Amino acid sequence: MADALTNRVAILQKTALFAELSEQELNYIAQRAVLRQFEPGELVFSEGEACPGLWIIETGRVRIYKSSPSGREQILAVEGPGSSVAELPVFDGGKYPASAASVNVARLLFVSKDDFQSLCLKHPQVALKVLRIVGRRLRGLVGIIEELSFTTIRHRLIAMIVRMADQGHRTPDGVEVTLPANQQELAAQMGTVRELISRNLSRLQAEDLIRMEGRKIIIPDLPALQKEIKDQE
Amino acid sequence: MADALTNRVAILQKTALFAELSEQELNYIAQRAVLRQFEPGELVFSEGEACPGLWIIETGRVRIYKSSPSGREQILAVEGPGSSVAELPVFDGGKYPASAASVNVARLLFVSKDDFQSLCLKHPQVALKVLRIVGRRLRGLVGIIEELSFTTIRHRLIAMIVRMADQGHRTPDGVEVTLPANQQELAAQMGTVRELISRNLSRLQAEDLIRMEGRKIIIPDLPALQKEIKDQE
DNA sequence: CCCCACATGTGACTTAAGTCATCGTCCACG
DNA sequence: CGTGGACGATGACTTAAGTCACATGTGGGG
Repeated sequence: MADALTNRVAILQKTALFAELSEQELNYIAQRAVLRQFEPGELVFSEGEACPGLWIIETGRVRIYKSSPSGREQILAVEGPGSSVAELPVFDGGKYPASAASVNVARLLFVSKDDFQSLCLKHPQVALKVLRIVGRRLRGLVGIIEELSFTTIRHRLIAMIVRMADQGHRTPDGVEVTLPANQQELAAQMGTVRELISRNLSRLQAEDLIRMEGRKIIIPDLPALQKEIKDQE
Repeated sequence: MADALTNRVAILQKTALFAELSEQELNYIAQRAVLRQFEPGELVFSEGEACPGLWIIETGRVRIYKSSPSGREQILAVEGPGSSVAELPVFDGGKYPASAASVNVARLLFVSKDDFQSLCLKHPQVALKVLRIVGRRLRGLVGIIEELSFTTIRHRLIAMIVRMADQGHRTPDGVEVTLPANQQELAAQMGTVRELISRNLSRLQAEDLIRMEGRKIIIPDLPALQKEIKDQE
């Protein structure tokens, strides 16, 4: 049992939210936190449920999304290890505004609302930390709104590929990146349907802006691709 | 000068953010705050600018919006007296994610970033308050994303009318509401263009779901209108 | 009283987005 | 080894959204 506790402390130490706290304080939270494992695709919480607390991701990835009655999905964010999920609804006492599900096998630490709130009152710098994190989240949402209301799917798709190209690796033929998920998932991330992803990728390939091999994309001329998004803005 | 100060304290007392503070603390902020008046349509701040602090609205309304290079606008929120604007970018040190402009003549109180941050550290309950407010804002943004990616303009327009109907007043002919702005502005609020607002309103009228007299809308059968949005969801 | 700025209505058209159906490929598993 | 399921490509089509051009209306200042 003591092992589990020190383990949880170790996890907390690696998060943006709690990194600065003393060992004592980490212990305080760790004692009150619960570790739980989720299977791939398993629901962490559902839109509209009351929000009993927040989650910290130890391993795995969690997608936060809205789904429409007709079955479409719009992904709001995908969070990885060290991130927290649902920090916000904890404070305004409302329901979860969206659903969350694990992408792969994921281990999450649950911290109850009350414990977290009292922590924030005792350590104002934690509250400021939350605000910083929430700020980033808010920017993300504003970005999604901007894309949804001003741009085409082609545009969004190119933007995503260009973003990925930053971490892609160079080859003689050009920058090489790998799609992070299947087309269904990509469609959800940009608020559309699978077919349009397929079609737009085909079209980009026909225009020689990219070359595809399965989920690998080779970008022979990155500046040309970047120019595509500048042009129509 | 003393008058100006007590005046500013009175303003602060009426805001959600500072309402709970003692007179001393209000004085502290009031001394450091600056009151400024904006003309209708005047820019308060622009997307991409560094964020020196936050604004409190005393009178008037402020629209927060994104604009596209092609001239389209998407309104993220419209805030009124007692609300604060740009509480968030204050904390993460980033730029403003959107622009803000006054709708009518507006008087805003400016509080610098540093003053506000130190206030939050001294009074953790202010930080929690900010988190609550930001939570509401986040819900608003998620709602916009949901509408943009799942619904039609017709749907959004009906939803807005139904929302307004809550505060509309009953007449023998049905509930009566007044459009809060011109069609250009409404279009920006729902992320589209003026023509589509006009057309959709005409169509709703042709279907006898509403009756229009200038900017006044009479809803003969509110449940029928509500049914329209339930149906296609 | 006229004219202009502004808001609105609407027809005709183009384009993006989404739907439906079908087909091929790859691969894991019985 | 063959079969079913997941994934992807694609044609044909419908519909929503957006663009352009222009008509109409209305209210205030010269």
